[in-house]
Order: sequence, then structure tokens, then C-alpha cells
Amino acid sequence: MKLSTRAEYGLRAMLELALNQGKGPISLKTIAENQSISEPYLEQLLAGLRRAGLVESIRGAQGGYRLAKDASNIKVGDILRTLEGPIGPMDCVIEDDIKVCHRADTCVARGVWEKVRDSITSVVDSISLAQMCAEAKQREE
Amino acid sequence: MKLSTRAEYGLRAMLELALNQGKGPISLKTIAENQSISEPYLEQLLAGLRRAGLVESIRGAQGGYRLAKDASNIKVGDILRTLEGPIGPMDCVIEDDIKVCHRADTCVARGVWEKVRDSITSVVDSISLAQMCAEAKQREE
DNA sequence: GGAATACCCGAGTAAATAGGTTGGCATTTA
DNA sequence: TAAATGCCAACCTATTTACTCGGGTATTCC
Repeated sequence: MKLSTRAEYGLRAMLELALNQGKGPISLKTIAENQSISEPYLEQLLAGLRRAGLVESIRGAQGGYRLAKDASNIKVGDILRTLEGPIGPMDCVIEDDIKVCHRADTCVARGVWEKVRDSITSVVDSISLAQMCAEAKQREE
Repeated sequence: MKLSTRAEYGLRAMLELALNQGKGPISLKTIAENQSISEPYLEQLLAGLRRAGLVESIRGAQGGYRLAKDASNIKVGDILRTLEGPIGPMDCVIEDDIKVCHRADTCVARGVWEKVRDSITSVVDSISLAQMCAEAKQREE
């Protein structure tokens, strides 16, 4: 019942981009150093986030990454789904994907997993990067 | 962000015991057949549930397993914690175990994981085996 | 234009975890 | 005492995780 480092690193990287929104692109190297993440590994994560339309990349010298939309329009759930796949504690209740388990009709356990899934999604879809920025800035005081 | 088959099998096995509470012990073999679970694998799970005080075993011929307390006093969360360990989407916010991440003070991501953890525990600790039994019986009609 | 700075992409790999299996012993009932 | 059952520890294999590696390609600065 754990998230992997993909989610952890990805969220921290996105938060760093959010805190610097509007200040020009930030290079992969900078983020990797600040967050203590392996550079080539983080590159893979950012590639996924780019394909998902959450970040934009600028190539060449002085290039880097920036958020593709405003921090208030990016939810933690968007990042998690991109990096970890659809949310759900069990394959039989995974979002969007109606994998029919042959027990689906009678399985009472399934109802439990659905409730767990919904409680998770309601949390992660309610928190935006902008909110996290606000909290981060508050702590600096 | 997935639970393993341990949780799935364990919960289904516990539900079967709950549905037959008061009718004498049920053998490992019977449960494994009814639930389509590998017998020696299920044995490991029940051993854990026994050590956790959730089921009792009766040895010898005509022996088997039964719930160690009333189904209304066994929560889904008890079963999950026994079979999957303490609940938490990330090691830094795992229940009871205060593994201090060196970022703990400043990490904004941590706050997110705590909210996720709490939303999960509030669901799994609110559902008892008795409630699941009630729902199962309702469906039979 | 050329060097330096970046991102882009597909493979490969070591360690951990998941999901079992195997085999033998202990206890109870018929 | 034989059959039925639970108890226990060790072993095994496929998958996943968390990386690394070795090349590309685009852009900017001098």
C-alpha cells in the first residue's frame, strides 16, 4: 500500500517548479541537485509529466522545465496518476478501467476497495500545487 | 499504491469465517477451495492472523479456524495491518513508526501523505466484518 | 560555426518484493 | 494406529523498482 519514489520525487520536483513559476525555466540538473534525486532518473519522470501535459520543456542552453499551466490548476492527483498509473488499492477497482473480475457481482470485498479508492482520490484531487506553495511559503516565516 | 493478494485473500477468508461464525471450525482446505486460493499460501496468511489474535485454530481431525472474537469487533483495518503492515502511502508517514526523514520539518509533500494515510485509515477502521456479512446476506435475496 | 548546455530516448541491471511451493512435524479424532 | 488436520521453516521464481548507461538532438552563447 505504498507509493513509489516516482510519486515522491515527482511531487517534490513539481513543487519546486511551482515555487519558481514565472521565473524562467529550471534545468533538470538544478532540480535534481536541490531535491537530491538522481539526474537521469528524474529525467524519466519529467518526460512522463511532459507527455501528460503537466510541464513544458525548453531545449538548448539556458533551457529547462516549467509548469505547463498555473499551479492552481495542477492537482496532486494529476501527478500521481501520471507517475504511478490509475489510482486504486486493488486492480478490480482501478479507475476508468473496468477489469471485470468474475466475482465482481458477489464480491463484498470489492465494495471496501471502492471506498478506499474514493477516499484517496478525494484527497489527492482536492490539493493543488498552489496550495502546497502557500503552505511552503508560510513555513519560511 | 496497491494492496497485495495477501490483503485480498485474507479479507475474503476472514469474511468466510465470519459468515460461518458459531458453526464450528472451518478447515484451511475448505476456505482455500471456496475462495480459489492456494492452500499453503493461505496457510501463511492465517498463521499471521492467528498470531495477531484475530482467529483461533483447532488442531487435529475436524479442526480448522474460527474468528477469535465477534465479527463486529474485527475491522478491515485490523486485517490489513496484520497482513500488509502499518498503513501509510509513504514510509515517512507510516503509522506508529516515527521514521524521521531529514526533510521532515520542511517537507510539504509529507503533509499530503499524512492526509492520504488518514483518509485510508478512517475508511478501513470504520468497516467491520459484521457489516460486510450483512451486506453479503442482503445480496443473496 | 563550434563549443557548451540542455533535453530526448531506448536498453540494461542489481536488489527487493510478491506469490507462491516443498517437506516434515505435531495434534486430534475415529 | 491411521487419517485428518494444523504448524513451521526454508526455498524458489517472476515481476517490479530504482536506478545507470550510452547514445542522440535542439538551442544558445562566444
